[in-house]
Amino acid sequence: MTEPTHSNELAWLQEQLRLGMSGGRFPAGSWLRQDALAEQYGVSRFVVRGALERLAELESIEHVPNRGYRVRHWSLEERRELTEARLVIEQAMLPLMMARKTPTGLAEARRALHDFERAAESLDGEALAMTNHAFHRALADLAGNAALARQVNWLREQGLRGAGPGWPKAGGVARSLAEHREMLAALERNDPVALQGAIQRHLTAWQERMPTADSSARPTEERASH
Amino acid sequence: MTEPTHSNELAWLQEQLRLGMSGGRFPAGSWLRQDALAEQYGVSRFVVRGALERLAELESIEHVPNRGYRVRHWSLEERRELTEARLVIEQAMLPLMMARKTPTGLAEARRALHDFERAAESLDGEALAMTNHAFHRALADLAGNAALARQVNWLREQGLRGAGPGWPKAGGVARSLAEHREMLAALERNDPVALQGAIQRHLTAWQERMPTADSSARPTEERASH
DNA sequence: TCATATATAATTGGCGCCAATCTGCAAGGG
DNA sequence: CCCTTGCAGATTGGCGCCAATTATATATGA
Repeated sequence: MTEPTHSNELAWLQEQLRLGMSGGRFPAGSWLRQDALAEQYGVSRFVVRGALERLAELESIEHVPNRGYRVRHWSLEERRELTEARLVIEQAMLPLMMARKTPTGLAEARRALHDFERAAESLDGEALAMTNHAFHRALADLAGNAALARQVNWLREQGLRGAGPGWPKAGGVARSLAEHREMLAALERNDPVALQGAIQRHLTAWQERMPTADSSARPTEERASH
Repeated sequence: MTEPTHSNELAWLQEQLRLGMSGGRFPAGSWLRQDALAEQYGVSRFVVRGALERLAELESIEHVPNRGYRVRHWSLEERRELTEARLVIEQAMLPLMMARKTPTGLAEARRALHDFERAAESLDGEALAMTNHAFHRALADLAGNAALARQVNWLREQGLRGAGPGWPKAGGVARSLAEHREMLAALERNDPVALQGAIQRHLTAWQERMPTADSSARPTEERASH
């Protein structure tokens, strides 16, 4: 499982777990057992505990006192709030993006878009999650404010994680790809209105097939299994 | 030093350290030695490490591999970014606050304001920091979005921590108090414009006596001491 | 057959220990 | 007198161990 090799094992493992959760390897509600992770990733249980502690601080996972750590489950209401928060912040930082965007920054975004296109063909959950985040991160960086970028990045990661078992939701990827192209094009031709619309549609896409039925959520419910 | 008594020692210690940093007991750049903290707060070094790890994830402190953890130092540029981020987000969530504010929520804010008034007389750094944060937290809760509140709370805590050695900056407290009253009043009489102005002034107050000279920053510079 | 009580296994929680690393100081050489 | 080198003290890093707690399986009785 790709040995650590990095100097900082803790940060490396944390990133692996993050990817694993985004990619569907660790579904919401599943327990993260320390021994298993230690052996699986070739690190000591001490390192595992540190990484879990840090992820718990970010509320990606929750800590149940004598049970362990498990991937946090986001309710419908919480996901609505995350989406709303992203909408509020991203719309508000839109003027900053328009005013401060640089050629090199746009080039980064284009490159990230290409990476996402390539990952879209493979339909690999982790690759999709990673390149998708990279694209949005590149976009957020255009506003030239690291603090703002950090906030919006966190919101996106939490929100997407709760969006379902994994990415490859049929035509969802194709749609996302189209919207990404739309956003980048709007940025390049200096069209704030189009960008605003594209962001709005991109963020609220998941809600369309929601209120009708909860068909997208798989029936697994490992809580209260007694 | 007020024994733990809580069931979760780690969370308790983390809050203590947070308060200590906000209140000036642990200035920016100072090292947080593990066994010193363990003895001082009556917990094991294991708990201390966990708390430090979590604070490091929040970027309140930084971890230097074989040196330890130290209170993070915020540069002028980073503080500018934090302030800008707060401005962007708080202005953007202003409509939400106006639309969703409830009588009970406003009552909470009033109560928090009273607590801050009381702390303002004592000039105790930690009490000031705590009640100030409580007031702003109550305000942020009026928007009815926990995710947004979380983001803005984090930005405020980081920004204030870098604002200087401590709170009691002469008339700064009196001015803050007046601005708090102004914000609450604007909210109660449904005046978005006044609220926007009050927030703007409140957040940018520290910059006024900045560009002239760096007199507010004490001359301590423990970095690059070789 | 079902509910309850008991024993067993699995997992986490916490702590002490020792090695690795860094800092500061002192001794030696130019 | 100053720079370099080596040494001692202090601090962190990592790990194994064992107790505490919980879940699972088994046995017992109505």
